[in-house]
Amino acid sequence: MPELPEVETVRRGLEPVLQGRRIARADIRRPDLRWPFPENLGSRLSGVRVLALRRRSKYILADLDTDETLIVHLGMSGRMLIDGATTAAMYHDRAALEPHDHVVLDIEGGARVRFNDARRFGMMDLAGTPSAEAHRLLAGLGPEPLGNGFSADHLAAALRGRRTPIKAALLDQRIVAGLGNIYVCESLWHARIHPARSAGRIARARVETLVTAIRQVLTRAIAAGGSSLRDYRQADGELGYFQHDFNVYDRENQPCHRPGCPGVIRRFVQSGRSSYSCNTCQR
DNA sequence: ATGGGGGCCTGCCGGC
DNA sequence: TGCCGGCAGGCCCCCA
Repeated sequence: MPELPEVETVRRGLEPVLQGRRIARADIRRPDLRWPFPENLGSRLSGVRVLALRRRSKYILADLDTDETLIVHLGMSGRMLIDGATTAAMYHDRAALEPHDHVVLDIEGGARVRFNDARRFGMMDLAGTPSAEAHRLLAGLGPEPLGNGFSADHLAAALRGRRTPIKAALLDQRIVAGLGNIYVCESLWHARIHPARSAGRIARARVETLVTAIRQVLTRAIAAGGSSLRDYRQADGELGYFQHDFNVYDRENQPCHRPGCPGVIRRFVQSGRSSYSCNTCQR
């Protein structure tokens, strides 16, 4: 479910709860999510201090004082729920466990973090901290779209000669890491590029526009998520879910938002997934 | 090598 | 009201 902005929002929301704090007890309530949990996950997390929370693409990385890093992916439906006091302002009552609460972390000082994932497409694994980014799931990832490694030069080189639709190329995490269906659709609309256009047939100037669009779309979404964190207690402690303001996603048959464009947003299927675009202003 | 499709799960929503 | 099909923001893996 969550793409890079949602994962970053979750990371920021977890930071005040976890960073520098000790996990008093970890309750692992089933043997697996998408894959089996690592051996003895509960005991390897219990009594352990969290040194830092990082993000790589859609993965959250929690560096532990055991020289291990907890790698978490939220999959499609994964959520982090926070209960209990960390600061007075963040206090609300500790909720009872709910269905699909698969991992429960009781934090020293009284907070509780629950990993809830109905569809169980999420994952958790442990890796040695120095080699965490060499984990098989992270090793092949392309550059962070908001980092220096993502540039028009990089994207143009990655797209060169590719006949696949640009939509599929941007979903390919080896080309750029962290985009999902929504933000790809939104970025292509901003750049006025049609999702079905062949990746290798986008002029250099338009690739530059696309890079800028991707950065802006993600940056704005993170800002929107950040603003939702300030009052997340109203959202029952659920992190990373906020009101989005999409221009094309889930707007089938609604008018294009581009000023002066008479077009209507259409939905069509590409490699089994919904694409949304304005066929008037996106080419 | 590259691209497309299946599969993993559960929940929800719209239509009949 | 109830049932059923379709759909969901991810990603690995297999096959052509």
